[in-house]
Amino acid sequence: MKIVTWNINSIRLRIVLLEQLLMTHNPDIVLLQETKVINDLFPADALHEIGYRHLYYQGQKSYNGVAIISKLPIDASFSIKLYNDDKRHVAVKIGDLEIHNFYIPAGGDIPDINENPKFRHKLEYVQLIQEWFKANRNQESKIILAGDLNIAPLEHDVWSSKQLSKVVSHTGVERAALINLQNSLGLIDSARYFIPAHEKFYTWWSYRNIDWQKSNRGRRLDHIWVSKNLQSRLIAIEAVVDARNWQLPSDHVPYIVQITDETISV
DNA sequence: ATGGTTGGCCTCCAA
Repeated sequence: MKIVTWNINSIRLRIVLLEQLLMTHNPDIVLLQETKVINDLFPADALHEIGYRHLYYQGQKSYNGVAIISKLPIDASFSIKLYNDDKRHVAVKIGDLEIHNFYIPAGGDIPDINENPKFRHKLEYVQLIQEWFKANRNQESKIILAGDLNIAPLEHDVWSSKQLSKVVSHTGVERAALINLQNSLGLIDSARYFIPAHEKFYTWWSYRNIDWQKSNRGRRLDHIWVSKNLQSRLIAIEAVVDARNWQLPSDHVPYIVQITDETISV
């Protein structure tokens, strides 16, 4: 079973790229962020036509918006409201899995909660995620927590940890908050389960580079975490880096994790 | 140290 997360940065503008991703990689479940469209205008028909019949999405005008697109039946769905009314979370139950799709606030430019309310929002949002899981889920839950978490937690999740130490997405307080969230909920970082900590690994390259490939100033902002009881089911991961070269690309690339189906797990 | 680009929309905000 393949699960992919992708910050698509407007689903209406990039519906053809989404179809291309689905055709070429054939994921079972797709988690999208920044759909930037209200539910009434979500391109559900186009997805139905290519075999993704089970959809759950929460959108808003212009900003945010998250969606889950599935070939497999969705048994239940819900959205958690944290901090404000932004559409930043959807979750579904599919088979024995509970899959959470988050779009954590980017946090603005100034890494100071007193000067920058967006940075405060970001850090509080991470804290509220932690509190929700602590209150509502336990070690037996089979959880996948994924999405655009907007934080690159480890040294080699960015092109230069030193040069980005005061840049929002890689500040010490954000890195600590994200690592604490992951550890306190007992979740495995699928990417670093397969890729050693000393190897660079990115899922995002800014639009503000003339040649993203040449400068290669990437960050790993997109994550798929799985609960410990799913660790033995991890098969492989992949960042679809060539998506950054597609026509009219998102600044994020799709990140895929492959796990065994429950029926063939040991 | 600075500025660079993109998407959605109401002339600028968020990323």
